[in-house]
Amino acid sequence: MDRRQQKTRQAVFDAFARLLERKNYTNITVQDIIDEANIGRSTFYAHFETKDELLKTLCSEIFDHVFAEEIYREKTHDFSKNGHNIKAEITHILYHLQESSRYIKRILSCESGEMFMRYFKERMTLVFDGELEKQKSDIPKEYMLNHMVCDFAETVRWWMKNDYYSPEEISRFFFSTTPFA
Amino acid sequence: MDRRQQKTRQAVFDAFARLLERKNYTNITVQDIIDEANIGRSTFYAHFETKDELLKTLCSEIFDHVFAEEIYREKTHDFSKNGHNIKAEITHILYHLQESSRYIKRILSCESGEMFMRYFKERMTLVFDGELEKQKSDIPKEYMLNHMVCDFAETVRWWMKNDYYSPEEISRFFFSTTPFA
DNA sequence: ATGATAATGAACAAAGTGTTCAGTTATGAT
DNA sequence: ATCATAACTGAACACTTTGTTCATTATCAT
Repeated sequence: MDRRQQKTRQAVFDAFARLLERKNYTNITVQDIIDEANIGRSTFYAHFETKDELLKTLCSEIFDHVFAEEIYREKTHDFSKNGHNIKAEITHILYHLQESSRYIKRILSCESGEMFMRYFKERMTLVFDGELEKQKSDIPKEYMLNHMVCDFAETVRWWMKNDYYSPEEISRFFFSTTPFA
Repeated sequence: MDRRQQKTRQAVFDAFARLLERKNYTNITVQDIIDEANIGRSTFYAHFETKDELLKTLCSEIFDHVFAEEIYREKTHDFSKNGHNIKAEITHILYHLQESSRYIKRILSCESGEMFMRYFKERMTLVFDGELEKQKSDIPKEYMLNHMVCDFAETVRWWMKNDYYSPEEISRFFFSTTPFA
C-alpha cells in the first residue's frame, strides 16, 4: 500500500481516537475528523464512505489483534483436545483486550460502544459455539449461546470502566456465574 | 391535560411506532413523524425537543406500566419478607413486558433498542440491588449487580425475538444461570 | 525523469434541524 | 352561548452537515 494512503489512514484513526476522548460519537462530525487529522475533505471520503464505516474498520483492526490466535486456530483446524481449554482461551482474549484498552475504553464510553459490542459479540459467538455442545441441559441452546456471549461482552464493558482488575481476576468473575466446569 | 394535547401526543406515539415497523430509528426523520402523525411541524416541537426525547418519553410510559407494582412497593415501603420473592417479581415483570411487547419489539429492532436497554437496566438495577445483599460471595458486588441486570435485560431482548416462550419459561431460563436459590 | 496515483480544497446540491410568527381552530369555564 | 385562552398550523428562515465533483498540486515507485 502506498505510503501516502497509510499515512492518511493512520492520521484518521488517531484523530478519531483523540476526538472520542472529548466528544460523543454522535457529536463528532466528519468535518471534525478531517480538521483533527489535518487532511482534505475529499481525502476522507476516498478512504471511508461514512463515519460508521470508519468505526467499523477501527473495530475490525482491534479484533484482528484480539482474536489473532483464534483465527489461526480456525484456519489450521487446530482444536487439539487438551490444548483447547475455554478458560485459558478467555484469559488469553482478556490479555489482548487489555493491550488495546486505550482504544476500546474510548469507543465504549459513548454510543459507538454499541457498534463495538455488536461486532464483539459476533466474534465471541464463534468462540462459545463449540463449547456449548459439550453441555447438556433442558435450556434451549440458542438461549444459552446468547447468554454466554452477552455475559462475556458485558463483563468486558464493565472491566473497561473498572480497569484495576487483572485479566485473571476478570476471568474468575466471569466463570463464577457460568455453568462451565 | 387539554384534549388537543392528549390527541397530538398519542398521534405522535402511534406514528412513531408505525414508522419503526418499516424504518430504522436513525433513518426516521422528524418530518417523517410529523407527516405520519399528520400534525404541524411546530406542534411536534412544542411537545418534544428532539427525536431522542420522544423515544425516551415513550420508554418512560412503557416502564411506568411495566414497573407499576414495584413503584407502588417502593413508595409504600412494602418489602414484606415473605411477600417479596424475586422469582415471582421477575415473572411478574415479564408478564407486563409481554403486554407492551408490540411497542418493545419495534423499539428493540434497531438502534433505538440501545436507549431502551439503557433505561431498562436503570430500572432493573433498583430491583436487583436489594436482592444481592442476601448473597455472600468473593466476587465484587458491583460486578454481580451489573451482571444480573445485563443478564436479565439481554434475556428480555432475546425473548422479544423468540416470543413463542411464556413468561414462566423465560423466567426459568433466566434463573437457570443465576446463583439465586 | 516520468507516468501513475493520491491529496487538496473550493464549490455545490441536497437533506435535515430547530425556530419564528401571523393566522386559524378547538377547548373549557362562566 | 359567549369568549378569553391555549393549542395547532404551515410557510419561511437561518443554520449545520453530508457527500460529490473537479481542476490543481504533491508524492510515489521504478
